[in-house]
Amino acid sequence: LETSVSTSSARPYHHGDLRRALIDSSLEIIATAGARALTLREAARRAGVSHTAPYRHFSRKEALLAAVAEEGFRDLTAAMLERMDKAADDPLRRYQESGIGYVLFAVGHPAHFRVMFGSDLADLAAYPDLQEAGWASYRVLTDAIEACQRAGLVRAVAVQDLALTSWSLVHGLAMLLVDRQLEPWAAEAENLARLVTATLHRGVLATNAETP
Amino acid sequence: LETSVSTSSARPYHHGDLRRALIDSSLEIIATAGARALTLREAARRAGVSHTAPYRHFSRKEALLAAVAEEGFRDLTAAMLERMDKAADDPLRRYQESGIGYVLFAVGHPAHFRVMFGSDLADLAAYPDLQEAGWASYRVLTDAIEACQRAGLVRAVAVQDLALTSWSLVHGLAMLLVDRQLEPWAAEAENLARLVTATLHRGVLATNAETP
DNA sequence: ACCTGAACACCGTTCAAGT
DNA sequence: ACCTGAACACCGTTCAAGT
Repeated sequence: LETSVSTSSARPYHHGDLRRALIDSSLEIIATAGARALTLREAARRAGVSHTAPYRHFSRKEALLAAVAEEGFRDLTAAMLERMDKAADDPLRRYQESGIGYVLFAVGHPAHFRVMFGSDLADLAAYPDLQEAGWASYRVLTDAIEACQRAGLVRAVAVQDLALTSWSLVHGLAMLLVDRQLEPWAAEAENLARLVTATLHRGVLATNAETP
Repeated sequence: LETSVSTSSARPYHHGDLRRALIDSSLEIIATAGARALTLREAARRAGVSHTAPYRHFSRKEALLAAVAEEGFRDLTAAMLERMDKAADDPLRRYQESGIGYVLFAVGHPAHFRVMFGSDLADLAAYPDLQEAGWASYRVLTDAIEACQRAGLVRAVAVQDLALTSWSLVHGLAMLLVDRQLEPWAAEAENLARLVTATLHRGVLATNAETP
């Protein structure tokens, strides 16, 4: 008699997918209250379950953070690709826009960006999906560089060397902005990203200055 | 009768400088157990005082983190300068070594480096000593660049532009290493730092590739 | 001034138990 | 399978109180 009520409207398993609901709650908490406010108990609260229910889907808090970070890398990849499309088929501009997209994603989602990198996972290898999502982002960059090399626009040295340098550059700028070390220029993120990438492309040495 | 004992050997104020003792405890915790293990109560425990005693010297945990970060920036400045001395008076090498010193400090003290940047201080301006210590590190870099410009070795554009680019580059590499995103090359920090700085100096564009 | 102990409102995690 | 409630060992912070 009473069970028929519960089967129709209110299900015991609230969302049909608690795992998904917890990730969504986490993103909501992160976006509104910051990474420090993301707590297993609060995520459970917002999903409408007891504070121990998350342990059915995440062995520990770290695992939830890994899932949130994984989603972040997928969003990052999409943001970079979207930005590159604005550059049509100019390889050098696509290369630069990938970096600008990286920085703009970071300042647009600072807390999420922090979780993607700062969440000191004991061993990243324990989360292969996260690792793969990170690699996918990195591949966007290496692909862009290789396209430039094929067009003869970028020096024909090892892609990994150029990619590591480019990644370090935009990651550093992103981190400095996210960590509020460049507070006065916080609103200038896009211009700063354009500046530093242009400087990397051109180089720093004076034109006629080779070692004596 | 009993008071004479306490005045001679065991003082009520344990270290004569609890503030200093708490910072030292914090550095010890950070170095051995990581930034997450740094807790006001644990720092107090190691300093041999009650868990509320720290509030006499630090209004909240954030203030202790700021003091620890400040010390970190002073150490960073020293590490950069020390490293630059190895390059004698070659301006370009001094410039490069400042960056290598930056990265090596980070990988040598990963948890401390994380506190220096990651400890999301609501407003950095509330900690002027910390801010000044950070600027001092930055000035080492700008000084090195200006020396190169005076010697005609580096392009005569705005120092701030070159400094921001250089800082982003080494900070990004440092962060990626500290956050274990470059795990396979963890032992290669110095070589990676040398590689990325050399790439920035030289630039990425192909020699004969100017826009059509 | 400097320090303490009790108290409050939180955590992450474990465990026996319910359906 | 999925979820709950009580419990444990922690936090940061506040407050009345002691010397």
